[in-house]
Amino acid sequence: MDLPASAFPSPVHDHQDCVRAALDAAEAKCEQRGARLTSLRRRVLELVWTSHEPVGAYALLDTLKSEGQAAAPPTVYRALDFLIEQGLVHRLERLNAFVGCPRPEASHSAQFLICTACGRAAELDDPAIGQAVRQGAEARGFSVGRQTIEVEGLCADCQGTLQKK
Amino acid sequence: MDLPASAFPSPVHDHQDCVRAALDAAEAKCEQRGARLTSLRRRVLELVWTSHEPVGAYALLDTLKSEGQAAAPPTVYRALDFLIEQGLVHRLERLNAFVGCPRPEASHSAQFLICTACGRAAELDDPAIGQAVRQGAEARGFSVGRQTIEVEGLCADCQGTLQKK
DNA sequence: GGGGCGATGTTATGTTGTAACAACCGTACT
DNA sequence: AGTACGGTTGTTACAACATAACATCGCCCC
Repeated sequence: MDLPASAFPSPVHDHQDCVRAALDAAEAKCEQRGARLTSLRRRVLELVWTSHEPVGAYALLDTLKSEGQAAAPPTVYRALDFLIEQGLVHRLERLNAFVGCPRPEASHSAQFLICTACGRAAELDDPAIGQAVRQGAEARGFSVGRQTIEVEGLCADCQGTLQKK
Repeated sequence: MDLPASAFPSPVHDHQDCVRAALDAAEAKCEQRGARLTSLRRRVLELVWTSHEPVGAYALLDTLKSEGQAAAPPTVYRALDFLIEQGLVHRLERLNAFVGCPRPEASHSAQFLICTACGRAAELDDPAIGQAVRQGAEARGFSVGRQTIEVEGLCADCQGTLQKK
């Protein structure tokens, strides 16, 4: 077996593959769950997947408006709420921004790595982390619900770039 | 040695002790660091310590204004920035709110437990958690900087209360 | 074809946070 | 005392993020 060298995609990856995979997975998951991935919701998901950088709600809104879509803040927030509900998008609390989930099939409580140099965010799905949090909390009698784990730092690519300078 | 049964204080603790201890520790730490704990900053810290529930910046602002203090948003945010800088206050990203640090002496990258029933937040200073995060991230070549770890759930007291019903 | 329901449109407003510049205040140096 | 300086606070204006409330649309089912 091979561990991923990085949670971040290669700088030269074919991002269209990411987008296609995400949309296909979304279609499948919504159908399976009986949820309606309308064209608006689908379009918002696609826009979130424009890159691996988390995107703000108002940036999405501007794009929608520039495409002639009737849109106001609730338009975007409702679509995002739906996508989060379905596990297709995550919200990054530190950034007030949203990022596509690369593995919507698996239900998970994810952790996020946020590169402060390139702005990208990657999802870490490390059971050991969730487990450590759960143990620490429960040892103090705390019953764990939702976990928010966001780590700022430098991705492997940016460490290399900065060193070369 | 005894582990703390809970990261949360007893519902019947003498909160004035918390406040006094926090202010004393703040005085000491600022003096040691050559930072100026002015009366405004001290007052904001005291207000943050009004309870163990995280408090929003605009709630602090309202209180200051009600006391006749000339105050606008920057008044509060600047004081909070200072207190955070000195490690006397933490910001909870999920809540956009602020809470006093109970152990400002030790430099730490803390984790927070947030009780969704009573609204209180408690600090967990569990090296194993930070270590697990660091390991998971570094195994993927990510260089870890600041960690944000916030866990929602039920504190021991609220679990008891809810069960009794 | 009418009722019901979920999705979207629309208007207005609430909440959180910051930029930019002016005024103040103590301290050190002259 | 005078004054130059840096850090703190006051003040105004605005930016960024998010939601409440109600109207309208469109589809499915009967």
